[in-house]
Amino acid sequence: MVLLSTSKYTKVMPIPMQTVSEWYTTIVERAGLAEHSPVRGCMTIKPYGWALWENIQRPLDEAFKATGHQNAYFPIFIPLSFLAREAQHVEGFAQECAVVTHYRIKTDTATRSVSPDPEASLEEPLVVRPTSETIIWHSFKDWIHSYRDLPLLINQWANVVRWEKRPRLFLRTAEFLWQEGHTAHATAEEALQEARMILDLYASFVQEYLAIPVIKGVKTPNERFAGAVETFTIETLLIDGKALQAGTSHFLGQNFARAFDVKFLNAQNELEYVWATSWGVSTRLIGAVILSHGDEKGLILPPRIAPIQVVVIPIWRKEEEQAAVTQKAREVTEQLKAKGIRVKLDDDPQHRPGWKFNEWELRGVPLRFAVGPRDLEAGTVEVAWRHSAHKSTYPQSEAIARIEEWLMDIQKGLFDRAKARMESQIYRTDNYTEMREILEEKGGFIFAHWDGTTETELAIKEETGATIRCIPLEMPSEEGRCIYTGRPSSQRVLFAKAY
RNA sequence: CGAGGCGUAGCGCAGCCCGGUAGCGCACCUGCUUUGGGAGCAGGGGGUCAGCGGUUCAAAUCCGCUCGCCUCGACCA
Repeated sequence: MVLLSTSKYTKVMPIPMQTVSEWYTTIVERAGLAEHSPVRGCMTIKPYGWALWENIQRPLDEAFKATGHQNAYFPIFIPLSFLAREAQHVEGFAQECAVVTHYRIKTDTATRSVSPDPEASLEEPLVVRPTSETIIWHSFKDWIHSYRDLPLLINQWANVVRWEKRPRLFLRTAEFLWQEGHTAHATAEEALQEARMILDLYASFVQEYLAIPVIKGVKTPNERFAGAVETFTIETLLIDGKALQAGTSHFLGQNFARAFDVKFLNAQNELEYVWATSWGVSTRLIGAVILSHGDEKGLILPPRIAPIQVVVIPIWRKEEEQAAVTQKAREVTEQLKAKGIRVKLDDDPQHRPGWKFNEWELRGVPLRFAVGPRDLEAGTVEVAWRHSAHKSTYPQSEAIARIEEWLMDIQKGLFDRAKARMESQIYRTDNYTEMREILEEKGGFIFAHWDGTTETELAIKEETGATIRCIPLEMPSEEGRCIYTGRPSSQRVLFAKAY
């Protein structure tokens, strides 16, 4: 269908459905975002990928602080017994925890082998955090005494480990980076409001910065975070028709407060358990960007998070042209820089312009300025748009003057395109056979009635592979009959096969 | 954990069926010509053929075991 490149130097690489995973792995590696590490399930994030992550972190971090949150840091190791404090929580993570059992290794110089020293086993094994609720609530017990200590609004940027059986770069890795917010409140209403506020914040961020449309919703009890009373989610659909949870926000009720005995004195001098939330987004967002905007030529990055927004490429034929062209390219680069644009001048003599064009397109740079002898004469630059493949020549002054406008248009264009694509992949149906056919053939969201039971949810999952991604928050309720059992239903939910 | 596939130069691969001097493309080094969509020619460097064991005069190739990776399932905020 769509081809990565027809050049004789690159393999022809079809995208859709069956081969998306191959396309995805190729793009991640060739664009220099990340690579597989010697440790199964873990990845090495390369400089370009890290720059992208930094551009995601920065605005999020600012938004958290602007809404009153403070950053802190808690240990990576959690005593095994802490996890056991909250029954549902431990059950949810038991299958995927890495455990540290020794504090020393033994070396054998003869065989040049090393192994854990059997005489140095830890009295209490330590779990490498799969999430930090337990160790954070251990601290919260000491931090919270009165209603004057509330609300307590904490965030941490950290790595976590979940021993995934089937890892994918960025989308599901054994170790990943994220932020996790943990808050404590005096009332249920306030905690719930916090969870909803963060959900809105996530949705705005993902839509406005990553240009990815999302649907806000509530998870079913079956899909809920282990230990939560209510889990809110933002869900999106990727180019292959599979759903991806892009962020979650949990209302934890008093579950962790009870488990860790965190009480406060209210204004009436009465002792009460606090109310809590937790919420997070991860490096998975990078996977979402790749699989929302990418095409046959590679990555396409939204300008607001692109490590390089404009690449400037000098072009010359004869040696005597080189100096003049390069100088002009430098001037253009400086003018863009002066306007706060993230710009790269690629004057590497190792590669010819054509090679550079392909390379920077593969890496998703939104705009390319080319400056050659013709432009030198005319005082122009050639501007090329990555996402639309449009190419035009403008007077240099106009190109510089319009750069912000162009980048904003690209940002909006990417969002509109992704939104139109997602909407075209939402199928509203009341017919189970049709639902199965759609899921089988095209993927996408199935917007259908559900009787509200876990039993039905699991049966549908068993038969179709699709799960309920969420009960949308911003859709009107509507009476109907469950697509599977025919029992009464008061709202449609979104089914999909998910990452 | 189940089913398939793959481990040969930094990367991508051929060679294996049918045993006999380890090859190709890209990348790298040197030189010249080139440079507006992945440059051309000439010369050159680079290998524990995943590991261990077996068969054989001889093993990348045949046999056995082990390890690793990928894809698809099962499982999984």
